Amino acid sequence: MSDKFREYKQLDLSQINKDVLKRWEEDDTFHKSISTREGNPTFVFYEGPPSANGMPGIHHVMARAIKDTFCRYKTMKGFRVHRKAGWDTHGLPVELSVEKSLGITKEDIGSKITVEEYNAACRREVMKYTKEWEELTRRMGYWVNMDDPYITYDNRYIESVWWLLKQLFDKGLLYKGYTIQPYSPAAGTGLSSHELNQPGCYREVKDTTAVAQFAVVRDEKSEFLYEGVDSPLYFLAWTTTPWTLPSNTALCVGPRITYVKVKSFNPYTGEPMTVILAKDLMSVHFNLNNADLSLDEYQPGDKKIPYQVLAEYTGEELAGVNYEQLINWVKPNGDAFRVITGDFVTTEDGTGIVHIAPTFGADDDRVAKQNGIAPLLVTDKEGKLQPLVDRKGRFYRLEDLDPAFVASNVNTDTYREFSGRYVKNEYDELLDASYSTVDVDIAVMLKKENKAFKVEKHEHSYPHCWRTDKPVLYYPLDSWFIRTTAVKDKLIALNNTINWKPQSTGTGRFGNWLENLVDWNLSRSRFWGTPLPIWRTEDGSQTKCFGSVEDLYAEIEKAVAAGVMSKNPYEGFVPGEYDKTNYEKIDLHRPYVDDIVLVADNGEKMFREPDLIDVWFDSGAMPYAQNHYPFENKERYQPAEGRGVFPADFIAEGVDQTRGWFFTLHAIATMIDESVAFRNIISNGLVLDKNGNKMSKRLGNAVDPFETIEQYGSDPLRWYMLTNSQPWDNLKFDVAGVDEVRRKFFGTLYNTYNFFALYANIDGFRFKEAEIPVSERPELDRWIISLLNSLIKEVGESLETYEPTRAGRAISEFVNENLSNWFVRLSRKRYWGGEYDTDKISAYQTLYTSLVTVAKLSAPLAPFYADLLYTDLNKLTGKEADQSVHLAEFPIADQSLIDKGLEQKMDIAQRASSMILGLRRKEKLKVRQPLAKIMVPVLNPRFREQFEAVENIILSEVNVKEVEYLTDTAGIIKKKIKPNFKTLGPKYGKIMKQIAASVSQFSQTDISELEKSGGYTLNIDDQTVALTTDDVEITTEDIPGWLVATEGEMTIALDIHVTEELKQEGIAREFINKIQNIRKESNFEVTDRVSLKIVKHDFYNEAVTHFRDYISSQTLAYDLILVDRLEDGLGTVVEIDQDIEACILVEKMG
RNA sequence: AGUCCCGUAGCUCAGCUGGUUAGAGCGCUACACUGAUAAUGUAGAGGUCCCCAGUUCAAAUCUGGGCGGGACUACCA
Repeated sequence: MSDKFREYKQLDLSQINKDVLKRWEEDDTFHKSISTREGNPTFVFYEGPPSANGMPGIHHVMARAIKDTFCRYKTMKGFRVHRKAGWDTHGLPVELSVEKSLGITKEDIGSKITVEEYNAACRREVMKYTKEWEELTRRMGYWVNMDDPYITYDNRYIESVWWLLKQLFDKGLLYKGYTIQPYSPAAGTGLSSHELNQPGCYREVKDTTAVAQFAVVRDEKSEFLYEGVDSPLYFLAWTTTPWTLPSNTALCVGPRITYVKVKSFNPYTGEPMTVILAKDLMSVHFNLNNADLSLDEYQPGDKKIPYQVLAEYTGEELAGVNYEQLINWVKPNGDAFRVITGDFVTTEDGTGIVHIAPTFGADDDRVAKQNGIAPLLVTDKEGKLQPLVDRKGRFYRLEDLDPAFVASNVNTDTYREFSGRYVKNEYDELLDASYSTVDVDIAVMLKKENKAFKVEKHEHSYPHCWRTDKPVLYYPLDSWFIRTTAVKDKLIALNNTINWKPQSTGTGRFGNWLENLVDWNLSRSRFWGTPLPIWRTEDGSQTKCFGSVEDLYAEIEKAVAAGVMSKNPYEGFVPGEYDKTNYEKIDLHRPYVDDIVLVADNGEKMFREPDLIDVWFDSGAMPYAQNHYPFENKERYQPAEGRGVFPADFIAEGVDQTRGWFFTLHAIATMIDESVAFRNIISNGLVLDKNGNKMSKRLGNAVDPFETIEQYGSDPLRWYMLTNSQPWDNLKFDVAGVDEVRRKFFGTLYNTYNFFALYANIDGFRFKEAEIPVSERPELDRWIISLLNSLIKEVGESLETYEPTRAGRAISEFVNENLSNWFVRLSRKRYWGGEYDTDKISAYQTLYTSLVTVAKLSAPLAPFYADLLYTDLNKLTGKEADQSVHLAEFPIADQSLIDKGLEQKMDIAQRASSMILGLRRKEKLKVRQPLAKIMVPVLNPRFREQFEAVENIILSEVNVKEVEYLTDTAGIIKKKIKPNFKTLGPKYGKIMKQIAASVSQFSQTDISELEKSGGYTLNIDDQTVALTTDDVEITTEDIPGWLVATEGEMTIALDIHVTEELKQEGIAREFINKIQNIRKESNFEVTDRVSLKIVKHDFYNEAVTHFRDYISSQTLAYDLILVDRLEDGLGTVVEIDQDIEACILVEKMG
């Protein structure tokens, strides 16, 4: 082993990435970071499973950088961190990519290819990019346990999911209902939204539309509407599908929309009437030119129809009013014919009042359910509830309905005429386009009954079935649901206990989603996914749900015994044995489960409900299913406090998961355990390209994470992502930013380390000396140690509250501004030359401690370089017990070392120095030229005290000999006064402006009077204003006759007169500088000793002679001679002053 | 369409509970420094704090309404 700190020629973070990775793998550091925490409290992290059927992108680095940062931090805080990797393997994207690669469509499944072959293809497809994912995980330094990842298609995983479904089933939370889905009566099948988005599906068609009149029921709820009304009162609602009007059960208004009540006449019958519609749509339904016509002079049949606006109402006010059923064919069971409110209502077209037929519109269905409005259903011969239109697209034939239902609910007189008619003529092969449609006939009927306000043809776009070319209906189709609405309050209450980052996603996006919760539609009519473990008899009277393979197995055996099945397809499986091999003997996917026919208690056959479940249930089940709970690992769910794996302490994913994984985790945990699934959550924003556009492969603006890591290493990438903007804001990703981080932060940190290594190696510093008590160290050391402890505190608090951006920025500022730019710069002389004394040792110890602490603080964010820095430092000193920074303990701030007063003083020093350097540059006075003095006005003793404490630092930094403090008494200070708005504002309010004006008029005498007496009285608008010294800020801005700089409250003047003595010293320093440069250009070692020969010149002879010892000591010269001339070709010519050149020969000793 | 996020210098972002010269880094221009050197410092130019209204003595900050960008969820009379 080398006995020196490693010195680097250049910083190659990409290579460091590789070297450190190799070391981690050789040392098995990741597993050690867990095993060394054995027995400690756990910190549970849930990995949202990615789908490996796509390549990972740069945004995955973002989410994973966040995850990794907190898992590493918690490890350093001593927790045993659980983080099991997983794969999401089911779902539509997988199916689509299989269909693409096999060149088939959904229709071909079961004909061209068997379900079995198809699912086998899915199984292969889904793990296609596993290698790439693992490689990214490795190279970006994401530590997650990949030894035994959970895989959602695994039979054991599915079994846990089944178990969860069974719990819900037993609690009555799983039920069969319907959702409104696009349905093609011609094809007899539902269409997915994907199918509906095929090109050409939406076509412009001309349909008969109607504005119908819904008569208000006059009762106490509607009485307020009747003020000034002397004719029948109606709500107007428009529809493009009059065939849905018989199924109307509600009217929907926008709560904030303004509605008007208008007195007029029905254009078809001429009957007087009063109607309600949205104010914004008045002009569509009434000719504004007719506004002045007299209502009294109207005769039925007149072309011009007069009208009169009687009143205005908001939608909110109309809610709750009842109306009469428009078409009385069928009576609904339940609450109906009421005005409700919905946010989706607009005033773009129609009347601003939406006709609601819950059985034929998705919005309708949802808003009806939320308001407790019943759908209009009929009972068929089998006793099943059905919409008024059957699956062929016809109004139900009377003979197909349950006679008892017909007797009680159906008005056969009016319905008979329409019974059995297709709602779209296209569905009836026998009809041509000329035949009148149901829409027209209903419209005509309404006109006759004085219920139609307007009937007209209207062109709009309407979806069509891609296979039959015929129009699609929105139609209720069977679906299994989870009754999440039943636990809504619990979901909300538990959500309020979760720490969301940012909070707004939790209260806003997620909170609002919970407030408007509808039941979770679990069904998917697909092939590759977790099958519903539910078997039913054909009539639906008997249902069985299975929560384990064991139960299903037993039931199969029963069926075999009953002769329903010939043999058990899961033969060979041993119920109750949970090892992998046993579970590999079976397959719980389709088509295998579909072949299982069971026998009900009454002897009837039971068939599996053909649906799969929503893949989001798969991933939301991972807290349980990742460990095959409750079949295995049961004890880890009922552990001593803080030792289990549920719930998670922390999760992090993109904000797009709010209604996805975040919800399903939360919902399942709430329903199963009445617990949150996660306690803290970061939902990060998107990664956009540098122009703020979404990244996509198609546009070619996607950034390849592998290339970026290869070029820069993952540390700068991670650091950039975490610190450039808050993770929950969108990140405009620009590689130039990554490069900047590399240069600014890692470059500076690396330089600081290299500086340390260079001198520590020269002086043989190994941190073998006893640590010098901080109180005995020089002020500069105590200052950086104070800041360091403040930093530890801030970084610790930031990470504790899940604020990685704050943490990273604080570290970066400390390293750049304080450690490198101030501490090291001012300390350079202490390391360079001189004795190996206490001051020097203190300088080394302080810098060493700062660096090793920075390594620990940065380790969660920048795991590679931090570990290299840590090990490089520790290798020689052995000060740290752990072989990797990731095994080390996170630093704890020592409050007693934080000295705010000292931090303030140093802040004065920094500001003063930069002001003086600014003045020098204005006067073109090189820093090498010493100057005599600065003058500082002091207005209070405290400031003087602070300034004096750092006086020497300032003087040496700016190369000035002394400070002169100017007090008031000298009479040469000019003061400025400014009111303190913060104290005066609340006291005097309105006259504040006038106070400010008077104060700014103060003369020097006024100011000193105020200062002397501590108060001053003003009279403004007869009001007495008593100013105290706290109410004003007094500063100086000018010292007449001097070169002055002012910043905030500090003013400094610089004496720019250069005496002969100062001039000579300046020349000496100029020589030192030039000689050092020559040494460096000659590639001498820092420690080489030299001899110097300088060719005489009258300009500097005296200065060189006078400062010979000084020059020699600084340049390590044992000899300095002024010579008349040097041999030709020897020596270097440098410029010492304007037009003054010197020839210098620097020779290395023997 | 709804919900949520964002809008401050050419670019990326700070600016907490309102307080009077709105900051930093990058970039640009000029200059300086120099045994940390593919580093560093100083200065300069660069702002209708998206717009409008309100509250207030005082608004980048609080309220309301727009506009623009983005995400999710919906697809509708």
